[in-house]
Amino acid sequence: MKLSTKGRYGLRALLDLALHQGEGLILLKDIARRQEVSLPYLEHLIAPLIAAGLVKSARGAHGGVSLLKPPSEIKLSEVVQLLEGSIAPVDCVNNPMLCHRSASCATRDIWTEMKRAMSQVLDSMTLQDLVERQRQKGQAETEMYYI
Amino acid sequence: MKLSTKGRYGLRALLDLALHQGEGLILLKDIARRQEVSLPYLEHLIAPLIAAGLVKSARGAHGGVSLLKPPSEIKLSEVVQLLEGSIAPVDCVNNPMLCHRSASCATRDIWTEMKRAMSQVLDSMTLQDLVERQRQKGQAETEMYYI
DNA sequence: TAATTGTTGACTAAAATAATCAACTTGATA
DNA sequence: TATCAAGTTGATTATTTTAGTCAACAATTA
Repeated sequence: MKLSTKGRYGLRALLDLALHQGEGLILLKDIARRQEVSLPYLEHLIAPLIAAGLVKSARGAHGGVSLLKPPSEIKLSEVVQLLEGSIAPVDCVNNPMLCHRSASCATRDIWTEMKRAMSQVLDSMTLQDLVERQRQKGQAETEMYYI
Repeated sequence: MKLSTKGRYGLRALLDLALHQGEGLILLKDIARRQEVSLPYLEHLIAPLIAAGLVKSARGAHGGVSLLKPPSEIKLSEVVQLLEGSIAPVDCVNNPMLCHRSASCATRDIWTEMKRAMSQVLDSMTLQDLVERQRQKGQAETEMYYI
């Protein structure tokens, strides 16, 4: 029941991008440095986000990436779905045909309920919420230096 | 974000055991057949449940396994924890020291919230709930034959 | 055209998963 | 007490997934 690095690093990369919104194109290299992810790997993490239209990219000198939609319109459920695929703990939750026991399987109901609970969390949060949360933490961190 | 077969088969095995409660010792072989899991694999799935005191076992002829606690006192969260380990989507949720970014990481808050939502589902359900749910399904299934 | 930046696909090492197999221990019973 | 029927444990293995790296390529700008 663990998230892979795609989901973890990918969401962090997207948050990084959202935090630098309005600064034009952001270099993948800079995101990689700030988020402590290797550049070649980050490229693979960003790819599905570009393909899905969440992020736009420009090659060449002065190229980079930036958000294509406002953070308030990007639900975390969408991001996790893109990076990790379905959040369902078991495949039969999405596709009952995968197992002939599905119709009469009580445990499947549990996994379905778990998926619902997880989706509720991720559906109710946007990238904007994450940005605000991060800014608060950043603020708190800065204040620490004065103690 | 997938459950492994340990969690899936293991919970099914325990439900099977609960459904046959009061029938004395149940053969692993029978559970394996009913749940369509290989016997050698099932043995490994049952082991942690025995070690944790949820299941008692008897070797030798007329041996077998049975529940040691009433199903109503076995929370699904406990079962999943035993079979799969922590349900936390990321290890840093349980142990912030694993990553030096923990204190200032907003995404970690998301994963913490997800863990809470998942735990709530599994904490609020017992094996008894699962038994009742299964009996209803079994009932519905039986009725089908008369149509 | 040279430098910079993102894109893509091939490849690989390491780890986790999902088992199987075999040797062993225990308990019941003939 | 010999034997058989269980469960127990540890070693081993094949497969899949994960987490990357590397290199060739494409596009853009100065």
